[in-house]
Amino acid sequence: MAAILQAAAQVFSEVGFDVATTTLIAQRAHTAIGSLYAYFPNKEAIAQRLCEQFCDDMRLLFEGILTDDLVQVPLSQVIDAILDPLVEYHQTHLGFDVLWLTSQDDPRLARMHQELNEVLTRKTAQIFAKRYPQCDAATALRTSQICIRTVQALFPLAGDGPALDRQIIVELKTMIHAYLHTVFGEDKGEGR
Amino acid sequence: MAAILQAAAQVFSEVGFDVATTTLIAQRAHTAIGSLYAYFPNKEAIAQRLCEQFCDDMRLLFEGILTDDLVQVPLSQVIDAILDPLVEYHQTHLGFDVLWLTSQDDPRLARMHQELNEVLTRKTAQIFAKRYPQCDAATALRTSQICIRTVQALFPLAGDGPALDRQIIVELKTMIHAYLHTVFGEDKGEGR
Amino acid sequence: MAAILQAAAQVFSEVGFDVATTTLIAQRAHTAIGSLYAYFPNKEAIAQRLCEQFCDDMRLLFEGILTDDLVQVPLSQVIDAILDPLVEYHQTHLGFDVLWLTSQDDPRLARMHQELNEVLTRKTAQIFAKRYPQCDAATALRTSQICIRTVQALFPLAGDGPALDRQIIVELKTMIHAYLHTVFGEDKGEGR
Amino acid sequence: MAAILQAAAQVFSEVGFDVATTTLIAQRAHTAIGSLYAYFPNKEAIAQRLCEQFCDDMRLLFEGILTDDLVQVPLSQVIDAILDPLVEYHQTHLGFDVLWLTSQDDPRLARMHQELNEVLTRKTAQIFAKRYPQCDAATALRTSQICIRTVQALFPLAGDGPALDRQIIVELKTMIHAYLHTVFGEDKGEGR
DNA sequence: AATGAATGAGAATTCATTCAT
DNA sequence: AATGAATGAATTCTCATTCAT
Repeated sequence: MAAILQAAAQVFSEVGFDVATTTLIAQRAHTAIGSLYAYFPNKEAIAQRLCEQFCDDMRLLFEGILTDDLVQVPLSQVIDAILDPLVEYHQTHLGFDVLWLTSQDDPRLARMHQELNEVLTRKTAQIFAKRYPQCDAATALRTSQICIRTVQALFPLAGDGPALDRQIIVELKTMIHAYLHTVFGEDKGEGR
Repeated sequence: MAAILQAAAQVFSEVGFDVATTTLIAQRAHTAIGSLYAYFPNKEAIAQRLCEQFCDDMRLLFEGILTDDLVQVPLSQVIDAILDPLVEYHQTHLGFDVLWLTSQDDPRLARMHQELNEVLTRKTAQIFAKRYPQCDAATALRTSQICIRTVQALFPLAGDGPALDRQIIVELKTMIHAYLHTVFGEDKGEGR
Repeated sequence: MAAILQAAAQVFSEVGFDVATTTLIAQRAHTAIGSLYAYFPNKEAIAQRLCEQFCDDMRLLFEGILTDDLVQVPLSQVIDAILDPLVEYHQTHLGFDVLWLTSQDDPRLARMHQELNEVLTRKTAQIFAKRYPQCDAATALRTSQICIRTVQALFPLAGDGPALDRQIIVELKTMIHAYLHTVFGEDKGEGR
Repeated sequence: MAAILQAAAQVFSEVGFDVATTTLIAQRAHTAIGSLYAYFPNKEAIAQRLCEQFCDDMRLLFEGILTDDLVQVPLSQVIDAILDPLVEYHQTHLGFDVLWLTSQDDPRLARMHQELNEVLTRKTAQIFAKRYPQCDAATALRTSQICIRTVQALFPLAGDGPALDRQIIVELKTMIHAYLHTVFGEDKGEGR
């Protein structure tokens, strides 16, 4: 049930996965605890489902980005093309990215985390590989890993919803741009 | 007792603060649970002590860095001067930085986390302010916040101890260098 | 749940509030420990509830006693009017008066105890004030405090339920009668 | 060690037997916990010893009372002869009577309590038997039991040490006098 | 299908007691 | 003999999960 996922996302983002109780999630979703367990076998499964949702959304989001244009436009446009939808998603799907942005240390969530990062990393690596054909696959992967991780780290600094601090996003883009420029050399387009 | 702190650091890094149990920590430290509570009033206090240790060490570490030389040497040297000791510390004090590198979401650890980051951010901001006198305080602070956060995010990717992945550290330095170069403009020394 | 209160009353009366464990109470009530905590936030709350119950019952009991007749009937009838229902209650509500009759020293129960005694003392003082209008409020209060305390002390000697030792009750009445006769002087009716 | 007993008496009277910790008792006695256990096998034994002390003191105290004079003096003098030394003891041996005046509900202390009361009851019964030869042993015992219990109940109302409320003691004496007068009939001396 | 009372394993914490020094 | 660090059983309380209604 979508209401449960919504509530779980909210609760997880407020207090973290461990401290969150299934009872509280059920209450927020205006359901009985029994109904929650009718849809999900356990608390972990809720997080799992939330992650899958986020993964799917990310895949969809990147489908809209991965076009042939990316090869010729300036780097900053590529970065905007990736980050702007991500920021938009972060603002509109409050809490659905909690499991990506936090809870990295809980071993129960480790696998999911890895999966989330893998999806984003692989997609980004594809973009890099397409744009910079001379670069080998390992470099593309490593570079995107670094970038994704950086995005993951700086997003929470910007905050949530309408109160989002745009300045942080600007800095994030600056950093990614500067890094990629250094790694991949002179831009195809006209640079920054 | 140092054994308890060591064990706690280990356990925290393995399963996170919440999932960690005082019983497990005591077992790892080869002590009785009662002894743990003889030294620390509760689980939080263990984390607190670990943080203070790390804060103190960081203050000491930065004291060795903050010299007048920083103004004239190339940026890459400044970055090395900061990150190399940090990497060294990370390798030799296994686990003592767990609470900095993880557990960011637990409300009980929020204050400590903030303190850890503040120490590092302030020190770094001082360096920036010294090296780039034309830059205003707000910018120095924001920039160092961004950098510290990035370091914090990429460190775990490199791993621990002797198995540390130097390549990740190289990438991290590249990213920081590229970012600072962009933010603060042409380098005093000869750049990278 | 009434079963828990019953069980708690029983356990409290057997081993005292401190030594009583919530686990034992739950077992006696044939419930899971979790259910006990579903109804009561902690052990103290169980005692609290037991006290309130007893207070309410006492207020009800005294409502049936406080009539205008009390002024003219002999003292022994007044004493009977008060003590007989109390004895009856003690026999039929096994354990509900434990917290009045024991556990006077635990600081966690001090407030409740005080409340129980205050209810009984105030009600008794009202009766005295009505019957002996010439006596000042302070004396009425002190005298009833003394009487209530004496009742409280001698009740446990008489025991519980059907095995109750009526002789002790007789002695108790004798003592109270003799004391009041001395304090308030010649009886309105014809005395004992 | 007397210091330990003193400290235990103090601590027991402050927080009760259960809540009292052996560590606190040792600290109050300015000894190490190990030394406490060198003198006493366990916490209960401390209470036991305290009780014995009190019993012995009571026996001594009653030895000074039980004289042939008791037969001929007025009842009020008998009561004074018993209660005045008891009040004096209560004031000067702070805490040594806690185990008599409280903790009646703990089963671990029940036996001791009984013993304390028995000593006092037996001694008092002896006095009654001597003074009122026509009264049978059972009545003497029951009456003294009632009296002792009443004393036990009203003593705590009067408080401790120099702040002791003499008025309560007066009321106590009044009650006991009135009761005994009723039970044993016209006084040998000239009454109150 | 929905409900929520009941369950009990497991976590934090305390403190009587021991025993190596 | 004196010490007090170390021990771990016992206690309170929480919360994921189940299942009768």
